[in-house]
Amino acid sequence: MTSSPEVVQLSEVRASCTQCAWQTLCLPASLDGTNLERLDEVVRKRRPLRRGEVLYREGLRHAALFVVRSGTLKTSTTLADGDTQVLGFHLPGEIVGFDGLVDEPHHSTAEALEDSSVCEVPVARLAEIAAQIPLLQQQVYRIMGREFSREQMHAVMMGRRHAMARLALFLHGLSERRRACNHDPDSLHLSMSRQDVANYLGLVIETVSRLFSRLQSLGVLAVDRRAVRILDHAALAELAQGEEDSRATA
Amino acid sequence: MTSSPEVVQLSEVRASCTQCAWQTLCLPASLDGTNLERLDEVVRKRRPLRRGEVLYREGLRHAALFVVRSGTLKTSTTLADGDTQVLGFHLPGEIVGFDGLVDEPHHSTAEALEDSSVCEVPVARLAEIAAQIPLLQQQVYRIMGREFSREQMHAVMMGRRHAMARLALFLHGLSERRRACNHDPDSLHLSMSRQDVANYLGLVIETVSRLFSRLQSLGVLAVDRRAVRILDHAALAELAQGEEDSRATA
DNA sequence: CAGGCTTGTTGATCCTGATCAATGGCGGCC
DNA sequence: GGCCGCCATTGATCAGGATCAACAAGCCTG
Repeated sequence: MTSSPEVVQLSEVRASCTQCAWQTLCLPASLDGTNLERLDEVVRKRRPLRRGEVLYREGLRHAALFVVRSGTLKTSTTLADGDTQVLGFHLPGEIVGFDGLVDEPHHSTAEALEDSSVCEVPVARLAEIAAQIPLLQQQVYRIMGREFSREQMHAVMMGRRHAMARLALFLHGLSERRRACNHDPDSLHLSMSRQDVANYLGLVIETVSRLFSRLQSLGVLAVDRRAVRILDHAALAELAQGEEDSRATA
Repeated sequence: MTSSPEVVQLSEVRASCTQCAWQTLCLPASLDGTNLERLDEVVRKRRPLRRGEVLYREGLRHAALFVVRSGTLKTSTTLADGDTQVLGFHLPGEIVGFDGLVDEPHHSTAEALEDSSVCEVPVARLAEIAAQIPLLQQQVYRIMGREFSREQMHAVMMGRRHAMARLALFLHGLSERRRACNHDPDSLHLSMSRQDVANYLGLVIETVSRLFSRLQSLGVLAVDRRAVRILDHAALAELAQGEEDSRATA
């Protein structure tokens, strides 16, 4: 639509960064037309994934970032004792692959929880053009810094929050992420099992189940299997804060 | 000692990347002489910090990375409820400042726990020369990826490990970091208070105190205030694993 | 040196969430 | 359609760590 009409055509349109719905969240943010096209060249587009399919696997080298375009991904790792630990869930517009940057093997496995599609951005080629486009370089740093901070906050949540606050925060976060995608923030379809949710939150499946029941009886949620409707955002947000009285310890 | 003897002189020697003890851990890893000197130019050297002095503060913009050269830093953030949360402790050779990259304000505050010194690396200038030195660019990505994974693992630890495993892992980690600096890995001098340790581990000070006592009575540690001697590394490592019998859940 | 203050240790009790156990609901397969 | 197996829910009990409380040991100040 800007300078090169020949690449903006047909279904290819949906595969181009210049037309992508996640532009503002993703790498292209703050790039102008010409630079966007240069980024576009290095992005391998529209890789479709079936439910259960693995995008990259722990221990393997695959220096690329992946932008989720549709669906949901789950990242997980294997702990020393052999248990699996869920590290995160990744919705459209979000980026995975920050471990495994450059040479080092991935510490995590990324798997599709439902039929999904991703854009693949090989790190080597990204680095090449980022070296030529300072704004892109900045954006890469910014995104990495943001993800780093997000993980820090997740660690804090895991260490200090009670079970209810963790689940409330999780649901609230999902809702906000849906809002960011211009979807209805009140209705969530959890593409992950209760087991995955529990594992992610450092809880046990029974606890998660009880919490869902409690939230329903409190009138905060309407729960039907994996379909969740948020009835009272304010209450959910309050529960997410820990809602214990304000005798802060400093 | 390599190519330019004129910059390798006097006290300046100790301030140069080419001579720095942390070279292999830090940004310069894998750079050769000429490129090292170019990096050297952008690094503001040897900023001394008094105990309690703040390096950067939450909410302020200051796009720079800092390499700890001596001493110990503590990073922390303020939670929604006003409480302070310790995010990490940073020993010589380690890097802080990954939040607050580029424009965005810092999410955390970095403070010296004892008299320390750091090298400051302005991100804008780092980006400039990284754009010209692919190996440096790679190293920046590698370090960021490593820090990201480290935070992920910390989050997992906070969510799944019992109090004893957390403390054992913390002490074991400190020991390993001392080993990496060619210091005695058996003798630790904790420059942080019990309160800081407890806060960092998502525990309460009484619990940490009890755990220290228990470790001492088990013959794993000899504790005298903040001086800790590790007597049984194997036992500490086992406690860090959770040492609950191996009925893994998968 | 005394006194107060901060930091750390130890004890008693309570509560959250894990564990153990049983049941319900739904989908796939023969 | 009936059976089996997985996923989720619910109940009963237990234990790890928080909370409340008292006390000891340094450290700074006057």
